[in-house]
Amino acid sequence: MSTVTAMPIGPGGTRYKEVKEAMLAALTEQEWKGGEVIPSEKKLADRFGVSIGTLRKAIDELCAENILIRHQGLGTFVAQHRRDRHFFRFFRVARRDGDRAYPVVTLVNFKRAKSAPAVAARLGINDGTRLFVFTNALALHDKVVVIDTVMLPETKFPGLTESMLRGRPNTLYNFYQDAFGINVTSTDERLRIGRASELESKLLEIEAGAPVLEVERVAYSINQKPVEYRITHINTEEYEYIAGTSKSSDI
Amino acid sequence: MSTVTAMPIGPGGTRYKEVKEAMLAALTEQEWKGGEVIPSEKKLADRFGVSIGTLRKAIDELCAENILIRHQGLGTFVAQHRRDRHFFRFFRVARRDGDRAYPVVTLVNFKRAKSAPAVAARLGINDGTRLFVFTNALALHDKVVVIDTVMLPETKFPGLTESMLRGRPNTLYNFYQDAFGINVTSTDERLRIGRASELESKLLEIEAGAPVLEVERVAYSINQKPVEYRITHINTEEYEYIAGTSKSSDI
DNA sequence: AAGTGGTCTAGACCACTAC
DNA sequence: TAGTGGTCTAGACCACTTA
Repeated sequence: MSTVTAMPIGPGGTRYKEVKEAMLAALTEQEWKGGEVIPSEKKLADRFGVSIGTLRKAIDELCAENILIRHQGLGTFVAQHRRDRHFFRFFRVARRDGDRAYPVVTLVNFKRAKSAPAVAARLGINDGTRLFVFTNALALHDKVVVIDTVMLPETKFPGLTESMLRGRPNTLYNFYQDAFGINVTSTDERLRIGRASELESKLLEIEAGAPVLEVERVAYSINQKPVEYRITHINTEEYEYIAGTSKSSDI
Repeated sequence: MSTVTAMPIGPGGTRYKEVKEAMLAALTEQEWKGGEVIPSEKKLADRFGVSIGTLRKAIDELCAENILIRHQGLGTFVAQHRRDRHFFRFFRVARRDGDRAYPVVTLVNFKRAKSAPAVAARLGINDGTRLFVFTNALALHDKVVVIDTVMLPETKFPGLTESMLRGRPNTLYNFYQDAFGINVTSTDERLRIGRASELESKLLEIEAGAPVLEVERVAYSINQKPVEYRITHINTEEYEYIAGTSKSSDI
């Protein structure tokens, strides 16, 4: 019977969760784009009809999920994939001595194909859906160590061309963000022993069929929809994959 | 100069960080032990001379780091390693179809040894420091798939014996907690291609020298001190290692 | 100096759990 | 019913950034 609160709590839970959902909606509708500053906490609190404390709790969670980034004195920004920030959150390969270098990427293949059942299942699409498929060779310290084979549903990346991939100035996920409004926020990865293909063996300078560390990745966008499927093969003679449970999400 | 606040903010930062540090100290001194309930928020706020809101912010962070666990209506508890909870936070092996089973553990070796330089460096101890070294074979769905070789500094685990390891009722990290007051809260892992040893090849039913997924783990306790070094070898013919960036820490 | 996010407060009320 | 944590408020003051 209380009539104290300005607005009743809607279906599904609490006020700050509602605010969070409303902000996620604004982000998916690209009202606020990657790298942009969002309105101040005061303005957002007014807009959603809640106190600053409640509004802050919603932003707290979005920051914890690496969707927003706060900057004291500056404002709150939509997280942007940049080579100099957040890059190593998704690139987990380092030299055995711990040195983490930026890879030099070379596109070695670009084609269209129809989705195999296993890939379609992971991407939540129908078998045979058309995909862009491309392969990148990643060099660390002037030596090719990683081969990425990336598969993207054509419907989510309309108009993607080989030259766009060659010309991109920043990271691949930055490119998804700027060119297609797709914000990769989390990944699911599975690791196992794989075997180098003929092409990979040449690029990695190992024998064909030699064991490599295989990483199967599905990348998810802001609304938890799968947007990318990727198979990575790593030569771990001098490099390794870094995992582990940490409290703060990045490195 | 303001004389409003009850206590000046000490060196190093903010009130809630101070409260958090004080609580971490109480935890390392085992004032509150694994599985126990800690005092109510009201009592802790009085004890530390802060408001409930500030006290809650300290607990928020400790919960985010999986050190405490809140239970509405019940209280706040010191996180405990249990077979039925938090186990898969550290055990990352699953069948390829996604099925995650509890391993059946068999101790196959127990000995003492002196630390090699590489291990000592990881554990932050001197070369040649005495270690307990033991090997476990882990079976999933009635088949040995994982071999763990665990190294523990004798000084941190005084009085550890083979029979204690055989008799433990719960998980290994639960055992560290109950028997030695060591709370493992995070791990650092590095993955690469390894080769099965003679012993491993027999247990895993593969050829000696066959490629296996090698995981090098350092486990850290509540105060970020390394407490365990471990090499894991996984047969990934039917199983795989699960990684990835997720927002919520557990699975 | 103006505007931003960061900290902290003191309290009301709600939701859950145990007895 | 009593006690716990969970949500929410309305505001003060601090620290940082830009101009």
